[in-house]
Amino acid sequence: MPELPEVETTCRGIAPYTESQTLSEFIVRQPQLRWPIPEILCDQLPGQKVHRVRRRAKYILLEMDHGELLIHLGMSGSLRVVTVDEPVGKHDHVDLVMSNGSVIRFCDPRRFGTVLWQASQSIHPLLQTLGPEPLSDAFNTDYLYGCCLGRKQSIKQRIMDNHVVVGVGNIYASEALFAAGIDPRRAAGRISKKRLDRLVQEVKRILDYAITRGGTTLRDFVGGDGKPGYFQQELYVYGRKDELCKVCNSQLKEVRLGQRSSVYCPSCQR
DNA sequence: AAAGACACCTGGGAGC
DNA sequence: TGCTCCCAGGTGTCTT
Repeated sequence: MPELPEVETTCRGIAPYTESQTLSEFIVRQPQLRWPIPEILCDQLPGQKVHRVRRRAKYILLEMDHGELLIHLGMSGSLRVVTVDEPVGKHDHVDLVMSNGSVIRFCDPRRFGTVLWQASQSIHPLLQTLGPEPLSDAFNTDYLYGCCLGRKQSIKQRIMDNHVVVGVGNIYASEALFAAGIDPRRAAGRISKKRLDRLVQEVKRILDYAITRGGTTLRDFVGGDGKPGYFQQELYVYGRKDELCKVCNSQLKEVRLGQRSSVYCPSCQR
């Protein structure tokens, strides 16, 4: 569920319920996530106001009086806006109870997510080595070309590396490479600048479009559904192994790159 | 230095 | 029905 568009949608979804509100209670039912939730937060957070919600890579950042709460949804996490009387589910690990009565509930069955704290005037180590945002001007052709120069690593693994560019997960990496006509296995250093330019444009176009569509599920999200879909019918290759290419009708193939499944069209992608 | 392997964890689906 | 095995949207860290 949580690729960058879903994280962005989540940020927009919780902002109206948290910004300018004071956090009245921080409830932790299961502190063992990817890293333990700092115990001190239960004492430290209540009373602090949430000034703004923003996103960096796939981290959701709540700017508060004395620092920022970092939330990462991992592979299976979600945040929902609920009311205090909503029954607590098996994997509902954390509640942010706001003074206006709404509750931001963190659910994460696989517990690969994170809830950490970044004090004012400091940058958490997890955020220090991140590459540029894919939708920013810093992610451009010259930049990506420089990141690929001399690299034997596959282009798919290259664009999924957070140090190169953030927020490009398995779904959108697969889709962008299809749209750009590039074989996901191709060595990053053996792709022309012109083709990398196409890839940069497609990454931006697809993420931007997905965010737009993610926005359409905002109402459901806020209503407590909490499961914005990723529009399966619009995917060209991801999850379509052995099916036919929507463009040329060839049978799609699957390979594994960096332990991740990668579906591609052997005819459209070179 | 770069690239690959492995780790964390639960649930769902396929196959027997 | 039920068991076992494999796979899944992420990403930091350890090993070659």
